[in-house]
Amino acid sequence: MIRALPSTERVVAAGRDIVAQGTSPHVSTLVLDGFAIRYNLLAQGTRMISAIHVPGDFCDLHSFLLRKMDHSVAALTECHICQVPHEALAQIVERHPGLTRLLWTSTVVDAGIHRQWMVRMGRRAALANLAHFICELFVRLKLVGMTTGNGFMTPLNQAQMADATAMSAVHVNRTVQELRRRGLLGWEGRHITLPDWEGLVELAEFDPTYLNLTEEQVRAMSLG
Amino acid sequence: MIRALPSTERVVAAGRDIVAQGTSPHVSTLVLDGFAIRYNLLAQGTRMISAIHVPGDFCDLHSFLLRKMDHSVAALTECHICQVPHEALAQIVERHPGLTRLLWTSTVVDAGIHRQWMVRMGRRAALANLAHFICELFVRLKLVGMTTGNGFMTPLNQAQMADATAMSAVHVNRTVQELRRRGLLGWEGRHITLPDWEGLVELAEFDPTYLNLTEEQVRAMSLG
DNA sequence: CGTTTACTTGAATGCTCTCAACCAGCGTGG
DNA sequence: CCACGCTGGTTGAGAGCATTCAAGTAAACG
Repeated sequence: MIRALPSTERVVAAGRDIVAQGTSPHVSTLVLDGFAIRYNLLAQGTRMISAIHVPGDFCDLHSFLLRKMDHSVAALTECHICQVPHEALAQIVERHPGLTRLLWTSTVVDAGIHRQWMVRMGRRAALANLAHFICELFVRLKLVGMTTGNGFMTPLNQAQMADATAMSAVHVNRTVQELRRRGLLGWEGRHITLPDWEGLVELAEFDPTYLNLTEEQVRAMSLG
Repeated sequence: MIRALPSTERVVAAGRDIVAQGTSPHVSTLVLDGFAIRYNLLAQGTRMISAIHVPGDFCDLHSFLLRKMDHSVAALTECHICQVPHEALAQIVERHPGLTRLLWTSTVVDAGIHRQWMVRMGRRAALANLAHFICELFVRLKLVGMTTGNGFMTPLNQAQMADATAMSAVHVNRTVQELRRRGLLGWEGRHITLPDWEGLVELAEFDPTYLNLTEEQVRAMSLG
């Protein structure tokens, strides 16, 4: 379906912006390969990452409906993307209610993730905050087949994880060490392992409901 | 348009739940009068308010598309609501692309607000955090004609504002006092005034882009 | 009036931040 | 081959913002 859309593919180098804050794009971007983030910069130069996108995600579908971007989208790693004109999306809304619903749902799931990030950053201590972030990352990577056993290659370094958890880089580091010490996390180079999924889930109070998984997907997850 | 939908009206007392976490509603709720909040409870009993809804908002339109509620919706004040069956919404998607787009947009604006709340809670100090929250509240109330001059009746007390800003109630109180001391805020009883809108906006780094206002609405706001 | 709600205040604790180094691995270029 | 710079991770110390606990005030309410 989506493949049939008119679109142009391109490659974006790690660190480059895909969509800039303040603009009004006329295309929306699908991530084919690589990881994209959405972020805001503040006056003092601090950054807040408000979303991570894995392969298969539309990373700025909302730009189809909003007047102006209130944040930027960037390639976290090198990204292969595919840009779909907003006119094509408009035609989908006109003619394909089923597909429209699917696209709408994807933006609504994004919003659900935003809400859980709020809870995570606002009301959880650093340890549970980071643990929850890692739980989500693991599940979302597993959904797209990017995990191996209980491990995965992290697309974020500790400084980037700091911007996604609203912590300082130093504190992320110390929190990682604490998770390691508790036997909940391994982190060597870019490779993260979760030796005790149940323990991590419990510490994080992680409940994947907000990811809107199917029953089948939930079952696949419970293995860890 | 929306008025033509089949729907049932009802009144919900302040503090009562409208939708409970974990359920899968078959209706979505439009707030006709009063204020609704969305919130999550954590194990230790703390609460995070992830959204505020003013009259005219759909407060759980996303439940139309998601399998299960990952949070609850409650009446902050007494609410007059109107419940629309999901089948009716499904028919809109089938037959009314224009209206579908409108509804979709409203959920996407919600997501944009979520993002700004993340930035606000995650990367702003208490003073700017609270100031930003109050700026948004003022603008949204003004849009629905619930302000008078530079003031409004707040639907949230300080404890509730704490749950919406991820602060403690005590610290909200101290921050309110600091805003007062700086001449940026008046708060007597339920009545809040903003004597220096420009100053408050500057302190909060408040940029209403994320509220997706029309040019006209933006102009109306700049008066303060 | 007694009670409740909402707001206010003080003191002590502590989590997290900032600043400043330092280290290890890695790729590049002399 | 080694020196160099860069990235990413690690560590220590000190400061400070925000929290918790506890108590007190004041208006509102039945």
